[in-house]
Amino acid sequence: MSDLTSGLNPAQREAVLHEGGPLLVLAGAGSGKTRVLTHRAARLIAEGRTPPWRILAITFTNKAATELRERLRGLVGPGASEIWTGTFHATCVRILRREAESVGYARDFVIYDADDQLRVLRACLADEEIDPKRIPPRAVQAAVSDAKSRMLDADDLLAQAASFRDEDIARVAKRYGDRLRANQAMDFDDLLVLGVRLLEDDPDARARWQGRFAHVMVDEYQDTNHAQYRLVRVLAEPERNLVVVGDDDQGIYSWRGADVRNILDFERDYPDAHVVALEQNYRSTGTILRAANAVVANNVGRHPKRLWTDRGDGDPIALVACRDEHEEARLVASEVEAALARGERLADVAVFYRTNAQSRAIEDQLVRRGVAYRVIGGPRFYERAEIRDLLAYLRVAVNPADAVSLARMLGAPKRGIGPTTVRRLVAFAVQHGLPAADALAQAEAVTGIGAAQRATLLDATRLLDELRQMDAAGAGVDRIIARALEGSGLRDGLDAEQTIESQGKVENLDELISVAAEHAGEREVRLATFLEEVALQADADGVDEEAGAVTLMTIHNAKGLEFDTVVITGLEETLFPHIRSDTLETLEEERRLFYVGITRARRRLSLSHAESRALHGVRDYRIPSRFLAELPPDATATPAGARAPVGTVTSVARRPAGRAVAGAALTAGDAVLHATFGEGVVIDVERGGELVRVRFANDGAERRLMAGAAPMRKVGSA
DNA sequence: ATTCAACGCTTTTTT
DNA sequence: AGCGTTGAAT
Repeated sequence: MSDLTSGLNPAQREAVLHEGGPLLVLAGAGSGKTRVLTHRAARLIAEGRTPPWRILAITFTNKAATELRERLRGLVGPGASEIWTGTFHATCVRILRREAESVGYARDFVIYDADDQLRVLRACLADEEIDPKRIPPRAVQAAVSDAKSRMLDADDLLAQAASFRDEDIARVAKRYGDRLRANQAMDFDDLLVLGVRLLEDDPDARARWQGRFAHVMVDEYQDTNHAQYRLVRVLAEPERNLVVVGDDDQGIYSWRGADVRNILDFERDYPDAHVVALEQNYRSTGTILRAANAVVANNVGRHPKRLWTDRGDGDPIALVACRDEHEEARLVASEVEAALARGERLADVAVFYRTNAQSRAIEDQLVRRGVAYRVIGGPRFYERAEIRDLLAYLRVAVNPADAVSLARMLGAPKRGIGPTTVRRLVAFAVQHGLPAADALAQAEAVTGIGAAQRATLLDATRLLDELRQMDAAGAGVDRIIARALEGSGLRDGLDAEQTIESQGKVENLDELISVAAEHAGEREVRLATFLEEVALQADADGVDEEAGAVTLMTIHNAKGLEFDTVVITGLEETLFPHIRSDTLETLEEERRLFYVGITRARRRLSLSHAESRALHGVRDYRIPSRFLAELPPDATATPAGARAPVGTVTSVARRPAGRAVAGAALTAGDAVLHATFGEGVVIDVERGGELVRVRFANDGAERRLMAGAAPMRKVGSA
């Protein structure tokens, strides 16, 4: 099977042929990392080094997992289905379902998403008698998630609390954890945390799973958080046949816990690690790559890397100033038309923006011109209220302890059961040590529940029993869902509303039945399995590649995609880089985001900014993004008839790049890291901190730098 | 229990 | 401008 390495470049081949032990693949944008992963797995199997089922390949999104699986199927054949491919969360669930008792859960635990979390948190805030205006549920949610991503629990949070507010948050977090456990529910972070705890603390389980996998591969390693890092580390032991693939320049999720140090420190964690850099790019023109390289070179503390291509330079990058967001939208439309004139399809064109709110003006214009488009990142199918209402019935049928879903199903449709009644039921259940839903059947024993309500509750119990019996009897999931839709009165309630919205909801619910029918048709799917797949796969809308439409999305959503023509809009100070990204670290993340956006383009890239823009109902004047000034001047051009962003670009670029580098923060003796010159020591501070003299270790030279503007970070104190 | 109007916030998002 | 949450009214 030597053809598994034919057609690979030397670096790719090196990674594919790597014998064993830890391997770090620094894969620049468009450098064929998926190719490396798939060919490596195929080669290990083909050479009989490992059976397919002893390979574990972990990704971040279902989309990436699916792509990996499909490409493996093409390379390995039917055996590919035995390779464990999945997201971090899916991998943990597969393990936890088999080991649930070891972490104190029943096998049929449910998975709570962000919405469920907030419901629980609101109740916890009430328990602690904390005004949700003082501490919003979202704040606790963020704190809890952040803690869990670092493998900390509520007790750690309390121990670390630096204020009364922190202590309150920690107490709420504690209650939240208790409630989840009582409901037999795990949130997304719990899947990772409990997975890690199981493997780290339970020697038997550890031995089982470490023995299970001979090779572990991780995609997008730069996006891993600490919990994921620990999971990978423990699973890779003892053989440590671990391949991690990633690009530190594409780390754009630090705000949700991703820790770029995981990839930067890989060689420290695994001193015997082999490192391969994939720098040859097979996607973009030379000009686009030159721009991308130049922009990201302004960042400090990265693995040095330079994308190159043996293809031509291609067109210059178009730089256009627009009067306002409407003119910008017209520019987008004309770029689309130009792309069509070049022979591209609508699906080959994408429009990126920093914030979702920017799509509106563009959509308006595209509608007006009759250009088909799709917006990625709207409300997702499984997150729609009506879908969740219906799923709540199924969730309670599977797991009667799920009090959150019980409250939800009793409230939809409206039939005289409100929060008060639900609270009484749950209290009754807790008092008698019953799962929450079992209180329904004993409604007559619960004080304060009237006759009409009791009848309603008994109806609900009967429906739940019926659903359970159907499931046990092997009825298709679609039939069970259809029964829930009718039996609950949800459909009748919506039909009675007679509005456009209610009709849409009914259509969505019918769509859910169709989705379930597909599941049921493929194989025997139990309700619990279906619910789990739904919980871990939020993107049922399925981005079909062949859609004849222009794609509109945030740059975050664009990661991993590529298009012939890309327009990045809104290159303005306070928007991109975003005003909230005001530290050196977050500013660098904005720059990486820009880098990700640039490198999505295969052939043509246009960048636009508006001179005035209405945001939150207020129109104000805007300054071109400093990032525009970081592009090599000879890589850009402004098309005839268009205007170039002018005036302040250069001066903006020279503004202090975040407070972290403010001159006052540096004193003689401080250690600094510079993007170009590397590590150095501050010799002297001049002009009240505006200028610093730094001696650099690399060449021993002394340089005088603008403290506020130099791409430089303090890494140590005098 | 339900409904409707006023208030307030507003980056990025997966699982 | 637009949405989600809260609080008062029915």
